[in-house]
Amino acid sequence: MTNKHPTILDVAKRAGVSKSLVSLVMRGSTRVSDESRRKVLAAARQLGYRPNVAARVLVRQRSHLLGVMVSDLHNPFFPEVLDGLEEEARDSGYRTLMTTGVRVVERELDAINTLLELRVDGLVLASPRVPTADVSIAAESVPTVVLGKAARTRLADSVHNDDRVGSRLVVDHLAELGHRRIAHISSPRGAGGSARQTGYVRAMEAVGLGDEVAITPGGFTEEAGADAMRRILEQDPLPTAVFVANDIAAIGALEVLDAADVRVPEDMSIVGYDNLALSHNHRIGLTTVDQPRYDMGRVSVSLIVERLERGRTDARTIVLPPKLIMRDTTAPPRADR
Amino acid sequence: MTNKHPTILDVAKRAGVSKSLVSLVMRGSTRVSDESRRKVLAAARQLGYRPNVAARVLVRQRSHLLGVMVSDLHNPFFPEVLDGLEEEARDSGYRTLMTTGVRVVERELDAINTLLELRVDGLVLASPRVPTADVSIAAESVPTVVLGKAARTRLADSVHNDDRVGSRLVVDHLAELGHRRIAHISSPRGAGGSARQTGYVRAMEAVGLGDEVAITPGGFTEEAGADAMRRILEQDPLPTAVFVANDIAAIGALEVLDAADVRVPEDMSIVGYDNLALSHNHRIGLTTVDQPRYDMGRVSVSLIVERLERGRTDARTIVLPPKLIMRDTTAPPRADR
DNA sequence: TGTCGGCCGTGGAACGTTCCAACCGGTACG
DNA sequence: CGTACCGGTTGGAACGTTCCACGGCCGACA
Repeated sequence: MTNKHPTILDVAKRAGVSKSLVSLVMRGSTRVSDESRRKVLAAARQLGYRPNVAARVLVRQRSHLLGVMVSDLHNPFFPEVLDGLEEEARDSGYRTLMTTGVRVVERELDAINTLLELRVDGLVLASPRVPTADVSIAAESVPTVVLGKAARTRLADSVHNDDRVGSRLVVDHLAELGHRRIAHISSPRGAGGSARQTGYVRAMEAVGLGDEVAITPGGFTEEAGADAMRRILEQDPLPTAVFVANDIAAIGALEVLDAADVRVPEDMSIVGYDNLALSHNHRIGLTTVDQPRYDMGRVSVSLIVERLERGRTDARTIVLPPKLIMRDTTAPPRADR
Repeated sequence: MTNKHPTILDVAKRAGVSKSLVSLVMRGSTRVSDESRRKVLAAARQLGYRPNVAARVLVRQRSHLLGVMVSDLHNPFFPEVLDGLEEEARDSGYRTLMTTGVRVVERELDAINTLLELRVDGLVLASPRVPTADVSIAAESVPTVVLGKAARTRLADSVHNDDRVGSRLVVDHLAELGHRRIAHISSPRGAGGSARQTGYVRAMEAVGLGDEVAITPGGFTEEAGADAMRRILEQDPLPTAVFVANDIAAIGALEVLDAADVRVPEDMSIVGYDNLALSHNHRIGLTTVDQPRYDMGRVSVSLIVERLERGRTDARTIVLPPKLIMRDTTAPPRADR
């Protein structure tokens, strides 16, 4: 219907007061007589008045808006992160605005720019694929947090889980079950992939299995996981356990094993990373590593608020601990292996 | 770092021209000499100038921003819808801004308000849980589309799939396989739930199975689906096929069947609704009904653009056709049943 | 009675754009 | 030779807020 929006002046005229008084009432000031407040509120309601944020942002130089750019909404990793962001923002008196890059660098840049042009007070980049240089540019004009991976610039803060520790949890778990031939399907590219690989190698050495290290390059997709598993199946002897770089790839690997009649976990144990909703389905029951997604969201906002309201200027990196989730795809190796 | 943002005046001074000329250049006007354009662009780049959308929105009375309120980011139904929205908005020269209601009515209201106060040019409400009255209020100030369910107001447009037809596809498929005792786990509340139920009843009658109609009330959650299936298992004779109101609930039902050693599809066929990514996993392979999510997104934006740019004022409802996806949870009933 | 505060309320300036009317110098045309 | 027009450029007004300095009124106090 797009009627002309009523302004503070329309409300003022109707209530028979000045625009300044209306402004005071709208912002909930206490130094207004009850009588005036009543009149103003009534007039505003009758007219369907809604404050114009654009005008407000222009004059105060703060928007109290936080921008969140999410690289890929399809990844079930993000919703819970967003819950945390939302909650903490609310608690701190900010509102949240999201844009998405639909997995394309150029779009991500657009999405970030939209937010910046709106003059958000802070920016969260959730697993951005844009070059570090662009992150720096954004961080120069507004407090910025890179979430899900390390920001490789001293201008932005970062929040991510400790992939090395995550890998270590996995290897320890498998070694404790009695596995020795523990292979790894890696994802050299992709957020956290290389850290998980290094973590795997270190952990293997730490439990005295340095000689058993076996890395098959894969990726973060179902197809990549499946391909890698096919290559592993050509080996002899087979590993008794495989740690896959993330859950999606692990699902692909499971599919190959099913087709090849390799039983999980009897013949081979499988572990993923990320603890997607998919993974807890009883028909899958994937043992995996959980990242504290909700907390990652909350912490990101609190970092921004710290800069905004307590004037911090040095960059901080928050690394949160992952957690092993044991389910049905891991068990001791068979006695004859 | 939050440095003071440079303005159009800073750029003008640096380039030695007037602010008006800078504005012209920034908006890509052709009636500017190459020389001036060069100078202005250089100055803007050096200063890191970024236009202030708030100021722009204030003077033009259009933002070229479309607001999208998503009730629940956790529902894997939405990402693809958002892809469609994003794409069509881009093609039509708009940018997209999202907020979320984290499944709480009051938050949804906040989310909608945030968008409205920013003066978005149009609004998409994706499966909103807010009362119709609030939808109307929003629709009064800006073109509004309700996506995923019928808007029960003549002020807003709506876009959803044809749940009756979807149910009919399911029943026809099962009847063709030879099933007669086809039960339904419904979701009386929840978007589309009651339409699916009516569709089921009509379709059963249409194929001459009116006497076999059997409805067990459930819901749109895993738990609700599981509960309903437990109640069905107490019946004698058992139905040979069950049509569950959505995929999530169907997954819950499958879990109960697995635990009860009822084999799917040999002993019982199961069909869901929504075609979630979860459902195509090979270990689940759920037969289901697909909604054209991407198109639902695109169409929603085009409805808004129609009102904005071609001045349409009468409300429209677009109903898109669903599609049956056959997978592994349906088969002919066993001969002895 | 005069002065001082305190309480309410007010008008004007400012925020960073866009848009409009107008200007300027040069060229084409009658 | 005067006028009209054109490409390029300009300053000022306007958009809807917030903020600031100030004004009017009343009661208290000296």
